Amino acid sequence: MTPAERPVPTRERLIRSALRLFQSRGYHDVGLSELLAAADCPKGSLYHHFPGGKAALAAEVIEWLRLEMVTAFDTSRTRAVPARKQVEGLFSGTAAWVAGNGYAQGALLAVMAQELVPQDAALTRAIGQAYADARDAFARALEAGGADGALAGPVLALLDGSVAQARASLSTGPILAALAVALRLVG
Amino acid sequence: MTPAERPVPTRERLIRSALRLFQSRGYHDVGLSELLAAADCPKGSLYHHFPGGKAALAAEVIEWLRLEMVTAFDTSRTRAVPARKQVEGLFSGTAAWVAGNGYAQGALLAVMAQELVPQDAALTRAIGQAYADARDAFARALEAGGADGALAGPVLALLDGSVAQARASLSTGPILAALAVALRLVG
DNA sequence: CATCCATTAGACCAACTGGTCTAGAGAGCG
DNA sequence: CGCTCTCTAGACCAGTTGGTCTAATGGATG
Repeated sequence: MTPAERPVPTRERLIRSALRLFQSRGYHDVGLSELLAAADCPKGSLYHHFPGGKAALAAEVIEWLRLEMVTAFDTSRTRAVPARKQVEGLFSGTAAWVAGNGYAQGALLAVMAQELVPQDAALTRAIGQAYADARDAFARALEAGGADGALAGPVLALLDGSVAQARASLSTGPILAALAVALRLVG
Repeated sequence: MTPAERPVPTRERLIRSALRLFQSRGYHDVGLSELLAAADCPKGSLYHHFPGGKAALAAEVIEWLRLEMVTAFDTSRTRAVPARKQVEGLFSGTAAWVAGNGYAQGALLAVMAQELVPQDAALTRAIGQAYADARDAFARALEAGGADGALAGPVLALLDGSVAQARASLSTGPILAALAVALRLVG
């Protein structure tokens, strides 16, 4: 029963629910008790899988997200998706997601960067790496799609910034406005 | 002596130091004790000036910032500063500020939006209003400077997003890359 | 069956959180 | 002078925080 009901191992359950919670309210407002309740596991398990505690879990969450982003961009690249199509998918997908979660979840790296840099050196490094790898992967994908790779960083900044605006206004308007501008950029 | 040494009234001192602290690490990681120490005032004073406590202080901080942004954009508008010049000043000024504070302070509205929306209804409204007013003031300024006002929102998003990247990478590179792109947009 | 070890379970802790409340300091004025 | 009223001062509180530690559980292996 238990193995059937809970096929996802504890460690991964912790990472996944932590990702969702950190996307909702940032790092500091999410307490251990909440993290534990969301993953339905006791404190001992958390400290077994992540001896570094909450910060170590956050590092894994960032790494998880980094990999997800890089993988997604690499897929676009190998399939040589046209740049316009990539940008269109990225922004409208994000808009749908943000509206779908009731503006309760947003740009993880952006929040965590502003909460933790430069106080927490390890997480600062992790966030910086995630941003850099995502940008590079996106740049290669854009180039494969016929656009200037140098746009990758700014386009991702445009996305993150518009997500913040969207949450504040409880509307996807800012993300769609950003999409229009991003499309002009990639030509 | 005291009046000479401390010409800034308590209420304003609280707002100013809270602004700095919230810009550094967001809302939740800044405790009352820290806020009090930074403003050098006892708990009683905080609750005298802001009966609503920490959240009420944060609302005033947002209002303070809103007014500052609107005023700055209105000044650009009445002086009919060319749009390119406005964008140039906005981004390079921000880059200098972020580097100057050692990447310890950043985009307040962006962090607070992602920490507090939609849980805290009052602050959600305050943040949304600040974003909207700043965008509108900037739009009018851009138009007065010969550019499309519809760019205001996306350009501000580009700025916020690039600040997060800059902090994460401990470099102003992302802001300068965003500037180049923003200049292409305003033509 | 016995052993072992990865994992789970949660009691426990000091430190701190935001918030309340009473007391008093001190400026301004009659 | 004495009164008043704004503001300062900080003790105090219940609740929570992240973290540590010991004990037990249970599946795999000999």
